[in-house]
Amino acid sequence: MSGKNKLVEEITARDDDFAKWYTDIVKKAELMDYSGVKGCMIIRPYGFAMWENIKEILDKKFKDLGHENVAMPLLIPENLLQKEKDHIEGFAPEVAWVTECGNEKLTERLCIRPTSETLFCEHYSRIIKSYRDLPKLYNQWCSIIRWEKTSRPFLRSVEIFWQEGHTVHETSEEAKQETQNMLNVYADFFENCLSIPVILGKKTPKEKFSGAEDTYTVEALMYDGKALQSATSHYFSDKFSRAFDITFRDRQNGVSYPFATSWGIATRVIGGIIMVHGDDSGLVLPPLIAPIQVVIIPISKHREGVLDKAREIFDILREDFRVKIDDSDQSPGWKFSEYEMKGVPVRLEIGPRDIENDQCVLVRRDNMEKSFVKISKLKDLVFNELSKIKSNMYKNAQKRLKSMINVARNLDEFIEISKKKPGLIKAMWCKDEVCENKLREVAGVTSRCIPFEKEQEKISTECVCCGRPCKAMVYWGKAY
RNA sequence: CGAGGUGUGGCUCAGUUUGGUAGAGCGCUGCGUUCGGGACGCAGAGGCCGCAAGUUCAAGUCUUGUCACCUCGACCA
Repeated sequence: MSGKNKLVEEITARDDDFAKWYTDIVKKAELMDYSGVKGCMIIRPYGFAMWENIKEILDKKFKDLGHENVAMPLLIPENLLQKEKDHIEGFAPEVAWVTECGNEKLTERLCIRPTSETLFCEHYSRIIKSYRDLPKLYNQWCSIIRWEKTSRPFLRSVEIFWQEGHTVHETSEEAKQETQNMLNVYADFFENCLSIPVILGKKTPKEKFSGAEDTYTVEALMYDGKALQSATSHYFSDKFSRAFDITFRDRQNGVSYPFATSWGIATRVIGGIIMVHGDDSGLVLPPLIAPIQVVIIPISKHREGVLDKAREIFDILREDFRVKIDDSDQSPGWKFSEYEMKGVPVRLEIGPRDIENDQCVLVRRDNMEKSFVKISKLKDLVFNELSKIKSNMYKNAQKRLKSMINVARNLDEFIEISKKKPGLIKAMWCKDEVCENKLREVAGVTSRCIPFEKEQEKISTECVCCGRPCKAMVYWGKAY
């Protein structure tokens, strides 16, 4: 039996059972492990390295735009959480409470943060006094707890590692602009760094964040046709300011409430990367966040000169790329499969035959194409290949996204498509929540987002559900 | 929280129907031979069978309870 078959035996084929394929990969690629607490996972070094690369890129972007990092407490006193009514209503069912320490009961129970709006707001209420103190642009990288009943690695867990930005502004225009800017930061990150095409838009009132005036979303489509809400940006108007009594002396010497936003992205994106790009051989990682961008595999490493040459190549590349040389005793074939499983974008093979010709073999993970490259030109070539891989991954994902967007003009069509075709459905909507609920009942889909003005299309003049005059085109779909 | 499924060395599982000495493959350790798609030989280590009660001379196997994980729903990001 060939080695290839052996590998395939260990991983479920993507088209046979997508869910199983996914869990096989996250474990086999050593991204995570289960822990002793239900819903809490261990993010292993290879998975965490991906998150660190994501963090590094985004953190720099946030700071370039004037944001500062802070650390807020893990615990929130109950009275604080209660201050904004919609907010607590939305989160109450899934917050965890600390009620005692040692053997003593606490006089006020403390919640483990499910998100930190309340903490930021209380702090802001104490440090903001004048329009000169605005804007405040804070962010924190942390983990939160939301007691979900079910969990899936990276996609849904009880403890969530994420980043939450919280900003306060003098005017509503400025806050709205911040909400848009940060949504665009995420969108740009998905498309240019992760090679994941996205759909942007506003959430319906039913789907928006508890306590938000408006929620904007970055939606990505997975290989199986389900959508993944991948990042969000919220505009709060002055709702939280009023609830937390954040006031400032304005330019007219009056007292005003400022306008707030929050925005976040979680380790969930790692799940998205897997489900958008992965294949039957394992992960396919976007070069910018791949923990290892280039792996060097010596062939016949016991032969004179091979390891030296491999190390020479390593030295050529180490300054510009995340590169690893695998000189372990495993067979070359084993290593090929291993690094394919781990999604390493570029593999270099160097053996006796190559050394004679001052070349090595370069294999791309995205399309498995092999080529011979001159060692003298290696640095530029690798740079080139990584950039080609990035754009090719994007191109493929975009092609698939486009092929999985369907249009429905009436309810029969809508139901038919939802049953037969995976992916998103574009359809008109009257903006009545009744129709949203009905579409969920009859077709099993939820509204993903209302795309922005320039993406709006007039598919028909009536709501796909009730037939009344429609107000907007909406993307509908099944979601993770 | 509903419906279904699975818990046996690190991993994948057989053994449970019909109770009778704990098994296989892979992985791991050591030595040697190999090395261009998951190599091979020899020698080894490793499990009170998820947990707890019960039935029995005897329980991985039967009974009851319990916990965890997976899949699909409901809920959420």
